[in-house]
Amino acid sequence: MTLGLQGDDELLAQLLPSPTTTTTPVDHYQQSGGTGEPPASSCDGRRRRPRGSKRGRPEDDDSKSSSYNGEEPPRHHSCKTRRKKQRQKKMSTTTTTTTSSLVPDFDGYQWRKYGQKQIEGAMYARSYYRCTRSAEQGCPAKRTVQRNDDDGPAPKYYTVVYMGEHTCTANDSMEAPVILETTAAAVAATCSTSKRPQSHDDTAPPTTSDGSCSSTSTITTTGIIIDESPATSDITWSSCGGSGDYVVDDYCGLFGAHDSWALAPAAVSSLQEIMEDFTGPIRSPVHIAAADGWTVDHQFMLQLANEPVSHFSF
DNA sequence: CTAATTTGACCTGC
DNA sequence: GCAGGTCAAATTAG
Repeated sequence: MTLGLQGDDELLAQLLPSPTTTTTPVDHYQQSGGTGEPPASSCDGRRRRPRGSKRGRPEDDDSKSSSYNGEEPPRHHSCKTRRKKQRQKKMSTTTTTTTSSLVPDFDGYQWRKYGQKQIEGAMYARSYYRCTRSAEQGCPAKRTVQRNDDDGPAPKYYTVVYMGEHTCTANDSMEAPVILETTAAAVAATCSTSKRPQSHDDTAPPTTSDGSCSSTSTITTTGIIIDESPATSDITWSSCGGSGDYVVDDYCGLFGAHDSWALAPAAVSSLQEIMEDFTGPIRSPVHIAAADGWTVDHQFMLQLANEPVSHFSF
């Protein structure tokens, strides 16, 4: 299980400039029970791929014309109507947040991809995600991630659209709201090289534990704990070096590397000493919940900088 | 073995 | 009819 140890890309993404939040109608219908579980079969007229068949194989296409000929489950009008009403109800209340970002991966929540679609006129496919707690807690939050068309080979910008708000709670100690896994060394490496793992299709950005700061990480530690809405932030972010990546200002200040991590040798080395005590992820050492925004745990950061942190329980 | 991702089929609104 | 969104079996990853 990966818990909150996603790369910090998504976090960064959320905090990049000018997200726009709107409350607009969104085609977002509540699934049965609002849990993300499959709808009752009686409401599902969808033809299913025969069990055992390979997905996406052309030879399976005969199912389109023959496998279900005359056998297609009857549509249940009442169910369709119900769905329609559910959609319409949702459409009036869903909040959407749109951001454009280099790093859409890490926003403090865990997302599960449930679909990908090539969008008409778009160079790259759009990926669809829902909150991993949608099943457990009925969290309605979803997001779509689509790489922008016009970016060149170097910076890859993604348009991330968030739909709905998180109703889930990270009350499990194993799943602190956000754990940024990073290291001074790793950050330095990341910021200087801008190396990021690439998804195979280049449209779904890397999403989890091996986020942007992991490529050359040698020590593991944790810095930021964030809570609540990924859409708003009172954290200020700074460009880190020339890579186009961003780091939180406080982080830079703490480590003495505002413009480039590579220029913070003293602070970084002292922190490395501290960090070498870490052998695993920090779960939730000090967590300051934010009422309506993200919170950088300054206290924890200071403790990181000033004293050994081995007393934290992981 | 379990969880996450992939991807073609299907649904729905326009 | 088309395009976008979602489902879910198959596949892959951990």
